[in-house]
Amino acid sequence: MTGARGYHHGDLRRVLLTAAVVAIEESGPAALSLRDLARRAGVSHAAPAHHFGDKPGLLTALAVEGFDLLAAALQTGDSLLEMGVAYVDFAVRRRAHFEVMYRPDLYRVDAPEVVAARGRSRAVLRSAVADLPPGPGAVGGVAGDALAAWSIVHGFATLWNAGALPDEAGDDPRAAARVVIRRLFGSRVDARGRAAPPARSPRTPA
Amino acid sequence: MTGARGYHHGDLRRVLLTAAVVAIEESGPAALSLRDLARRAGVSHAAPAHHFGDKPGLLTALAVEGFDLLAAALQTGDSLLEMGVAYVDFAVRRRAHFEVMYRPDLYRVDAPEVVAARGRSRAVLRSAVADLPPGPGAVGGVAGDALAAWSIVHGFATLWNAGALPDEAGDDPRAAARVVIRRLFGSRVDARGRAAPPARSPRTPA
DNA sequence: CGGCATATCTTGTCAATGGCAAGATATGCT
DNA sequence: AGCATATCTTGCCATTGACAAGATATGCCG
Repeated sequence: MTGARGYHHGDLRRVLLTAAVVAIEESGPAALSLRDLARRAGVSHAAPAHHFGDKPGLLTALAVEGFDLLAAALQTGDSLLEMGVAYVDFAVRRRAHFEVMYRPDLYRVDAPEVVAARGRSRAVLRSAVADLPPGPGAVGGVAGDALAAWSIVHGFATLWNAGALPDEAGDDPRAAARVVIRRLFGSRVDARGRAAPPARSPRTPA
Repeated sequence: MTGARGYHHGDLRRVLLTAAVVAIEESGPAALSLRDLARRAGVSHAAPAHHFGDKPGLLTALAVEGFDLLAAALQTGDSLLEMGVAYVDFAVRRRAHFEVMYRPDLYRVDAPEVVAARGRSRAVLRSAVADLPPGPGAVGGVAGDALAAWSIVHGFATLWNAGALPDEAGDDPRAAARVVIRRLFGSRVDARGRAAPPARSPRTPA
């Protein structure tokens, strides 16, 4: 672990991953080139292969990191509303990770590390929705609430990142997300659900 | 316009576009290869370039077609609920088009034909939302309603296509979408808005 | 300290791709 | 008939992903 640039780079794996984030933010995941990453890191064109095997391998590592970062980001919001805002905020600020995570044709979605990390982030969302006081039109129960919440927040984030939203949406994704989420859940969503009701939530997220 | 396979193919442009749809459905838009399309169409590897210039050019044409198909599909539903279901249905059945449409790094989003076609599909959604009876928690007015509706429907469709939804979502995207949409708008959404109120909607989409 | 197994990185190579240029062939217009 | 143009082909080059073989550093064990 020298960190210097001898024959052994020191922390090439990490350097390549952050270089990938930069490159994806510049030109999207489709245009990602392993050789370009190697150039940015100052190593030979075949060095990345040792750490990640191939391109899907690198993006798999990036997706795993993304799901873990997402789980951590979601933990910070204590109400479902704030958790939704955190989801959108994650998608916008860690755009490269987010774009890869939901593009199954780019990496190995079934890799065990991916399944585990995705499960972790999903558990966080689930526990927050489970603590939500039941609303009037609760057709599908908790699963329906979770699906609706996830959908609206994911859709908003995706459309925002794609630049598909008209100008009226403003330039603050967090504020705009807040309005949209409140429209789904009304004021139910402001309750600090995850702490207030003593019973109802059997799963504490690890 | 012979349709036969002489030197002139007859309808190569259309053949290439549908071949692209097939290829994208098989392996995703990232793996799309112009040369592979040419092979499928039985022409030389440089033939596609004449019709579309380059790869982004081909995907631009596909996106335009997609936005027009989407606008047409949305017209069929007469309530906002059914329009949302139609959106999801479009995303699932015309998956290749849909995946390209919201991937700005793959094609020329600012091409005038794209802007026009996207505007057409957006107008259809807008007119339906405008006719919706105002609900209780209407914070942002019509624009907020439209944003929320579009977000939830787009997010659901995207997650469905990405295979990100857990099994509880079932195997019928239309039914699951219906549940989710109703959770956003309640019973307001069942009103046959676009026909009932005589005023309010000045734009008849072409 | 010496020596070997291993991890890490490099160099060299190959097939496939996107894109360009130049040429061949069909079509339409007058 | 004859020319302009649209359509398609062949040939070429730089870049890329992937693999193989070799070079160099690191750790381990005596």
